[in-house]
Amino acid sequence: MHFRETQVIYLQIADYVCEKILLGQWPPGERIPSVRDLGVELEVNPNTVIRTYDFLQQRAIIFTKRGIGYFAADDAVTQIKSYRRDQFFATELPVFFRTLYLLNIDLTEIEQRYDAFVKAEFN
Amino acid sequence: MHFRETQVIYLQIADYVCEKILLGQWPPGERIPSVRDLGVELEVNPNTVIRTYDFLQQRAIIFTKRGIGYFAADDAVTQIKSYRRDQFFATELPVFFRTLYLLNIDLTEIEQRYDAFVKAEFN
Amino acid sequence: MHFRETQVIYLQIADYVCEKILLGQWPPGERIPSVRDLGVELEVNPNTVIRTYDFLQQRAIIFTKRGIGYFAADDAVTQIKSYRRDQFFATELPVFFRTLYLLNIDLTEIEQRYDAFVKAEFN
Amino acid sequence: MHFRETQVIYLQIADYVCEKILLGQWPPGERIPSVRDLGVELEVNPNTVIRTYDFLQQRAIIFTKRGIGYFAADDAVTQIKSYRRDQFFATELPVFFRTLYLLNIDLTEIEQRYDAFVKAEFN
DNA sequence: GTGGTCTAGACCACC
DNA sequence: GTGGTCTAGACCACA
Repeated sequence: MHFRETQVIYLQIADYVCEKILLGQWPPGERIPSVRDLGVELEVNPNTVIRTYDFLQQRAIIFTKRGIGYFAADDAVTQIKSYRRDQFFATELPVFFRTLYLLNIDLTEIEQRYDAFVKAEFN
Repeated sequence: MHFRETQVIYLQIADYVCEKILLGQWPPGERIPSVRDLGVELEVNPNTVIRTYDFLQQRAIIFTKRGIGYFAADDAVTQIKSYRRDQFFATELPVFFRTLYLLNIDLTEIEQRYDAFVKAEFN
Repeated sequence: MHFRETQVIYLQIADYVCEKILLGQWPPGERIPSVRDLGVELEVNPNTVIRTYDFLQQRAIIFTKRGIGYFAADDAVTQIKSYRRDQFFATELPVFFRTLYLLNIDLTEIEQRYDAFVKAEFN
Repeated sequence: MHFRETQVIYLQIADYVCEKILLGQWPPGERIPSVRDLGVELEVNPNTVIRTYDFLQQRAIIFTKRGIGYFAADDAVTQIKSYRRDQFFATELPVFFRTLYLLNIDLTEIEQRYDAFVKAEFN
């Protein structure tokens, strides 16, 4: 049996980087760790980090200055949210809908529970 | 770095068993593989399979006849759905709600997309 | 820790003998196995069997003919029931009452369940 | 001959734990011995204690805080009584009824003796 | 053969 | 340190 596989590493590192930025530990506009440093820190091959940084750069979450390093974008937080929204609508939501259908759960029940959730969490 | 953890084995096996039953490959009321056989098939210790079977028996999805073996319950499919609903409301839904909140996504947008999803999938 | 101890052996053998008589496998008035034979059969010291037979003879469930052997009494079944009644009232019933008290269970609930039990078992 | 079997160890330990709680030696809401400590005290493998604690946790008699230990539930006493009532009705009462039937004892006699018992014990 | 209990010991995550 | 998972292997009762 192949037990459930974990996500590919470079995407997990992408999440890790986004988390750092969202938490303000790596502030927008400022330099983030070098490919080599982050590779050492996460005990991962530098090439894997390069792939992560490439991925994030394509999404305008970070950018590079040649010979200097990588930087968090000024609007990194916005970009991360946008990226996550895309991911959410593209992959998570269909799975969610499929589950609703399979378990015969009505959307109205979700709405009711959401109201309760909002009241409980953010009051 | 600890990369994303995978679920514990005995619960993955529980999902595996439920899947078999849901697909009708292990019909309700009939005998399912012995702990030893399934252990060999999944390359897992029989004790781990026992733990899975114990877990499923407590949820009335399977039952045991001593000296004979384990059997899928007559209403196993119903019980599995009930179990999954519990799991859904207890763990998946809160994560979903948190995502909605963090990404500033409105429930009304979910509803619209759900209507589209239903039309696309089941018409 | 001393885990729960089992009853002394000679009394367990007494139960074994009574069972045989009640089931008609050792008919009233007829000879029952010798001390030695039963000792071999149960893998127990003959002295232990002697203690059992002594115990049962005092309760008129079996009797001995010197030089011949032990016999089940003609009214062995009656005597066994009488013996068990004594045991029941002396030891089991107080424990039962104590449990009722500790668990706040009312006798009327017992009566109701008894009616249900009788209907289910002996109809 | 197989002499009367003793209850499995992990359930005996469960009784032992319940007793401690009922007697107030392990007060509700407070930490109870670790699986390793209790294992040493009772000369039993820690895994067996884990099994006991698992069993009791499923019945909401104790609960766990990861990395800290197990605790007696606030309403542990209530839960224990509830658990014992279930056990009483499921296993002890049928045996009791069967005995009544086999010995031709009438329920009215039980009632009379119960009145006497109550007067003797709690007056 | 089946399930079920128990031991011994390794390794992990959490605090 | 704590609980929790998993393995390996022994032994038992039941059928």
